[in-house]
Amino acid sequence: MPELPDVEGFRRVLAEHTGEPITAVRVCDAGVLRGVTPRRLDKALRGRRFEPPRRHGKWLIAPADGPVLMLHFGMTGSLSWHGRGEPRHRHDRVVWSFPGGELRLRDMRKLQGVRLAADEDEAGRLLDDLGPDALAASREEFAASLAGRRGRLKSALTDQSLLAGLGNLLADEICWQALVSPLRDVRDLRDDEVAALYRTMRRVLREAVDEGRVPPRDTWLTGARDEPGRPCPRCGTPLSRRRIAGRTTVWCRTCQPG
DNA sequence: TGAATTGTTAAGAG
DNA sequence: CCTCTTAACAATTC
Repeated sequence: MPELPDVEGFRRVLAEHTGEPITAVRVCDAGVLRGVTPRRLDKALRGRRFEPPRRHGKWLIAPADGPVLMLHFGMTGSLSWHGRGEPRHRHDRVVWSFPGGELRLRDMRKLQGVRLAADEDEAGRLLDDLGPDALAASREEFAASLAGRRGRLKSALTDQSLLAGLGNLLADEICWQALVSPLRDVRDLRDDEVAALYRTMRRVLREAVDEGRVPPRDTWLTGARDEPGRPCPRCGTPLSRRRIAGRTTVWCRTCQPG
């Protein structure tokens, strides 16, 4: 699930448990650890408290009074709070224990995972290649990210080095709601189309963040994209689909010409 | 069995 | 240097 709205939800989960001391870090599956050992993760965090976490794109950044925990949820990760003794789920990979319960990183596919930066400088370097956060970007920053870019709109919107946070579902949803084809060459976009994309991105992100995911509503593309051949929720034209950069892109050839 | 899945990265082609 | 495509990672479902 994790695109920007999902990660924002995980950030809130963690934010509710800042200030409590971490009593232990248990690694159930080291396959999610990136550049850190179970022992070092536990040693670095045990006894410390998380400070208010922040998010940049799909990264969750959790300073802990020195070291900085960095989480990326890949395609199937989540972070959730559980009472002590709640039976473990088979995909719980790392558990942070607190006096009143525990945070669990659950992730079926283990495509990304957990990093530990020694300090804020190192954390910043890990995020160096990311563009501005999609929710924090101004209209000017958004336009600047697209300016000078060649290639398809879909590729640009999902390129984390241009704009951080949009994934496959969000990019298609934004293009569909903005009435712009994801196949369009970025260089050919008119100013009013770029403006429409920005406004639409803001609205879609706001609503998705409220729900903690891209909502699969009947009136949204996301509610119809799963089964091939479904009609466009807006005009009824059968939805088009095609693989771009290894990801399935869905759009309406009537609403989004070109 | 083959293909699909909301992410990222490397490698090779053009 | 830029952008495109594939494959790989891993687990699961249809």
